[in-house]
Amino acid sequence: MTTLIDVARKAGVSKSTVSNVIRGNIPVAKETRDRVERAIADTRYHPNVIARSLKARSSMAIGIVVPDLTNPFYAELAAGAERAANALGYAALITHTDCALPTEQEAGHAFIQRRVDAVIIGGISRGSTLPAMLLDRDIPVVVASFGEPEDPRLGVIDPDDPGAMEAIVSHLYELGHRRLAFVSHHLLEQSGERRRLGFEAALAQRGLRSVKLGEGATAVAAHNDMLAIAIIDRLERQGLRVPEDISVVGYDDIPLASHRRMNLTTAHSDAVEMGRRAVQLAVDAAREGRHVSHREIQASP
Amino acid sequence: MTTLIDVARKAGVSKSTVSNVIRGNIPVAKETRDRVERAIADTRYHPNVIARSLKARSSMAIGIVVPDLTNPFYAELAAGAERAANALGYAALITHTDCALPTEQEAGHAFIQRRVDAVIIGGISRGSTLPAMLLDRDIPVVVASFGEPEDPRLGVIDPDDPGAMEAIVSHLYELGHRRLAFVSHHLLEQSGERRRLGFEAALAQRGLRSVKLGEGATAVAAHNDMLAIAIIDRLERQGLRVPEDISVVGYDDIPLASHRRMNLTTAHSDAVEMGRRAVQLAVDAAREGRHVSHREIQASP
DNA sequence: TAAGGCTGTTGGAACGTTCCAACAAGTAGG
DNA sequence: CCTACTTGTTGGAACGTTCCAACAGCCTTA
Repeated sequence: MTTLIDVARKAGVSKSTVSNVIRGNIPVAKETRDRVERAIADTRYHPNVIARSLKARSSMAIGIVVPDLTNPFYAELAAGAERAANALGYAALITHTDCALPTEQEAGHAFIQRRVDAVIIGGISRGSTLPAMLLDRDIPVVVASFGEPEDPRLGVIDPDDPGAMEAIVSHLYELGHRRLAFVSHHLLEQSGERRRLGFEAALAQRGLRSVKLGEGATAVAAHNDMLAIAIIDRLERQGLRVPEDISVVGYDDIPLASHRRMNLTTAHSDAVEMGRRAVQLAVDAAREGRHVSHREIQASP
Repeated sequence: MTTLIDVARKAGVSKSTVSNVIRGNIPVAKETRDRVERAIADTRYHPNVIARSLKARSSMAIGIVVPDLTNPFYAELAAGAERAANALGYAALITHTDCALPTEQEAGHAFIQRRVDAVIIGGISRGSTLPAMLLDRDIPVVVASFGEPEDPRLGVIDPDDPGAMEAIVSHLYELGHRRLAFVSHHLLEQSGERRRLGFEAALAQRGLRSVKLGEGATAVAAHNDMLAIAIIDRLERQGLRVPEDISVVGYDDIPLASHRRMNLTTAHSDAVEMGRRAVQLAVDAAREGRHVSHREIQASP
């Protein structure tokens, strides 16, 4: 692979001059510049980002952690974040963890060793040490869907869970449902509890309390769309009709929710936009050498 | 961030000794080793992979390109590849391209500049220059689902498209269908054509020819499951009943295909395993400093 | 003409590792 | 006692950049 020095030799100038041409912030005589540019094209030179990173002490990479890439919500979040990162010149190191603590820690170590400039967390297990280990090394972190951050250094992009849950409960209530259940993810994500709390608060406002799925619930609110879809499958296999016998509503508004065969009632949250926004906050913080320390609610209309 | 030299100073040894302790291939006296290890723990030292990469001329990173992260097939492929890469100590730089040529080229440039050790391509646009630009720089490339490679340096992991298409046509034929259509992705992927050819070959064997969707087809084979699901949605919105009026079959066997509301007939292909296997081939080649030059068929049982 | 100001260009140090050649200190064999 | 060998340890060069201080010309201007 050709280096800056190869180009310099070919163009008959010093390596500094080639560097100046490439970076463009120090003026170079037109004639010299042309010669260097020709040499760059001839040798198909591409700057070595690794060497640049070492010198600049910035990897120009950000880490992205999601529990599960095959869940459309997280896939969209990752896609939005990845696209935004690339647009800003950052590479995206994407990892999925299945919400397993050891995997989360390995991901954290990998990020630290690779000196990523920032990390976006789409979801982690309850009690994960991942945010702390990154923050303690002064790596800015933004989490999506996390609730009140226990660490003020954390950046947070939250969907409006209480508002969404209120809307969902209101919708079901008006359809006449009085026995409502909430089902969360079996992997204990941090965000599960928050949605449940919003759900129960909305019920309480109507003088109701949540029931278990098996205890004659006439409607189920699921933690997210994928879970709702899985619940529909299970209920129907048990011989129940959805929504005639029991209603199921989701959360996330993944594209599949509007499919005619699913026709799932759901609360909207724009995962792509959340990913994009998370990267923007994280990169801004990284450039200014500070933590994000900022919380933002994504409205769910 | 602490460096090797900080650790050395703290432990009262030279940087070489610390390096020897970390790498473990040069013997270090037990007592010295303990002292160094304590210093490493005390300073929370994590080796700088960027510096290591520069010296070793290996980024320990692989690039992964897929058209669309929100398509479960590609999400699984990427997830399988990412998991395998991490297990081998490689970071995964994941990019989605929407099969847009400029995006593909940008991804290629990013990979070259970051000196990735290998690239896995899940799908690219027809006539893409991406494989060539990587191969010409001696970066090993494995493509999934590509057909006969026009470049012998390419590694290929193919699902058994002809076999799968034969099975699909056979299934539909036995159900009595005689007017069959094939619908491919609107983004012209390389693999689209191959599935269509397999489909038409299987038809020809039965003395049939493919018809268009609008020309009274009684069954449609889609290029993949997500497309099949979208087609079902469209047909049903047009007032047709699936499968009573028209049958739709998919390809990929994504988890959703077995959902009771979809109950999609599909040909199985194990995307996770394809991703895993692709990484294994690519990393082997990278370590031996050669191209993959190997084609492998993933049976679809 | 000497001093000063521009405009381009350059060598060298630094970033944080790895690895080789060299060396120090001790042990064993003659 | 000298040589040879073993075991640990070490300084320094290299990887490919960036960036600073220095410098070489050349043009003004007093």
